[in-house]
Amino acid sequence: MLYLYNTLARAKQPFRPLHEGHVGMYVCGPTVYGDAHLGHARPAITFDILFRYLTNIGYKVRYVRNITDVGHLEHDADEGEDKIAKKARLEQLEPMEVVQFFTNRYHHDMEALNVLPPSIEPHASGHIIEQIAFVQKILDKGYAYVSNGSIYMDVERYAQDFPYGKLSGRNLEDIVTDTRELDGQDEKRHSYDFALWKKAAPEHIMHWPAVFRYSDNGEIRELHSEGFPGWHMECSAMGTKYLGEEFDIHGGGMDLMFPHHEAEIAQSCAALGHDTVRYWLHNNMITIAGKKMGKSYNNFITLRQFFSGDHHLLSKAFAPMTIRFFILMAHYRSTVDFSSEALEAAEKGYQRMSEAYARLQKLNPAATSTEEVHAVVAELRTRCTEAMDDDLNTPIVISHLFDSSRVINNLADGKATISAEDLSELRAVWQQFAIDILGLQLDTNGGQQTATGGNTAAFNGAIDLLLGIRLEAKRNKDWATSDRIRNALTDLGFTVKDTKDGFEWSI
RNA sequence: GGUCGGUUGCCCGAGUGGUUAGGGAUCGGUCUGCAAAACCGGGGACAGCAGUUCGAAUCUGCUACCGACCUCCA
Repeated sequence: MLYLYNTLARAKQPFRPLHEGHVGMYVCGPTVYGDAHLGHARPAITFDILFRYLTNIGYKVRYVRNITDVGHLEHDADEGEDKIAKKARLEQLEPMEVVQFFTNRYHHDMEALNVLPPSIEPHASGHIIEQIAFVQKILDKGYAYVSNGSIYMDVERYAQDFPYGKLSGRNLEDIVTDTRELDGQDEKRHSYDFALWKKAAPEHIMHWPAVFRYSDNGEIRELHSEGFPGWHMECSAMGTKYLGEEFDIHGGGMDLMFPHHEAEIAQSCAALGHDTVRYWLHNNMITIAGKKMGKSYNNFITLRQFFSGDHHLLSKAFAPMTIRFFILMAHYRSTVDFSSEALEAAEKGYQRMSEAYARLQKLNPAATSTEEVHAVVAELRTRCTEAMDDDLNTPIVISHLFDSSRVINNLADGKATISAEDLSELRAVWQQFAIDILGLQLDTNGGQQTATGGNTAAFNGAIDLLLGIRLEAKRNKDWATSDRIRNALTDLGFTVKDTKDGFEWSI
């Protein structure tokens, strides 16, 4: 039975989907006005794991992850530029060019991390009509008001009928006293009200025409407003459009809990009269030197910089799988502190796991299993399942895989034997948990890069041939030839390891 | 200031009222023509104080320190 930590309940709860056999899941995606950084990889990977696991245990999952391409205002003020427009002006591009550029790069980075594409990836800009309709519903229900051409959520009115703040554990009084003074709040009745629709200032590039009906002292009026949706609106509109008025899971970063997700709940309850989301899941932040990695601190390192090593805090380039493994070594609800050393440690661990996987593929079965081997194999699947069922405890899954790596290494060393039955179970468990669920791209060559280009087979064959000759030389105690081959290969960047009756190599 | 969370060995990082997390580093050993790898073993921990308990890193209280959110943020 899968248990998930539901932020609404502040507790792990057994996961029971609304419709048997099906799961609807919505996750807040990126705002595409810059390259994805390490922090963006966290929710992408976390919910990729959930997507994979749910699928793996037999659910049909509809996974929706949005692209925010309507730039929200940089400051919650009446005037000012949105983030995408600003980027577009700086780069002298159309806003949609900026959006397309970074969306493409986001996809590329996610693919490198082996993050599966979601079932639906809706763009906010493509759902303006749905968002306008959603705002209209809230107006109709009397939970919103018109002010100077914009429409705001009437949070006080809403709080009379629904518990505002239940997700983040706030109440209205706290928010009243604690909300900071911000500029340009004169249109709002209260500082905690938030925009559902903003009239566009003249210099605002991205805007759409909309007509709303609203009641003004009992008189029905029309509001014609050239503007754009408030920044919480797209998730309410697109989530319910593709997953229904009620669906199972909503995910995102902890920093979105308030105000974004709280506002989403308010919008949905106001429009529909009931809650939309059953399980709210939040991943924790990645920190750097103890501080949250984020745009506002300007302390982020982009995924591309990790892949190229082009950043002063990085000792070298790191493969995408190292990043993925690093993130999976910590539980998703814990902060994980980035450092180059921690990443290097993860890299070596991943290497070790990769090598074990490669050896596993080459093992030969014996008549029976050694006692310890059988004991580990017999328990492995259950243990990994229990770890995943316990709120996606990937570090524990990894630790079990490492335990079984020790067994695999013993087998490869000829220090133990494994029956055909156990061997096929062991391979099946690795396939399921390491490859399918954790999404690690372990390969049969110890995780190292092999030749680039299309001639991998020929290349591998040539190296195998060379090392075969060396093996012969070794058998003839011709150390000169043997060392010559190994040294030459080492100089070319290969690593050669002798095994009991053969060799392993990587580059 | 309010709300919430954290403090685990040299480092990263799980965890639960009593039983080895795991990885990296390090030290010793086995194996090996040499090397690498692998394997075996060692040391090293639960911020501090007090309490509950037969027993607490795990529960409670207090203290200290750190962080997140309250503004765009994954």
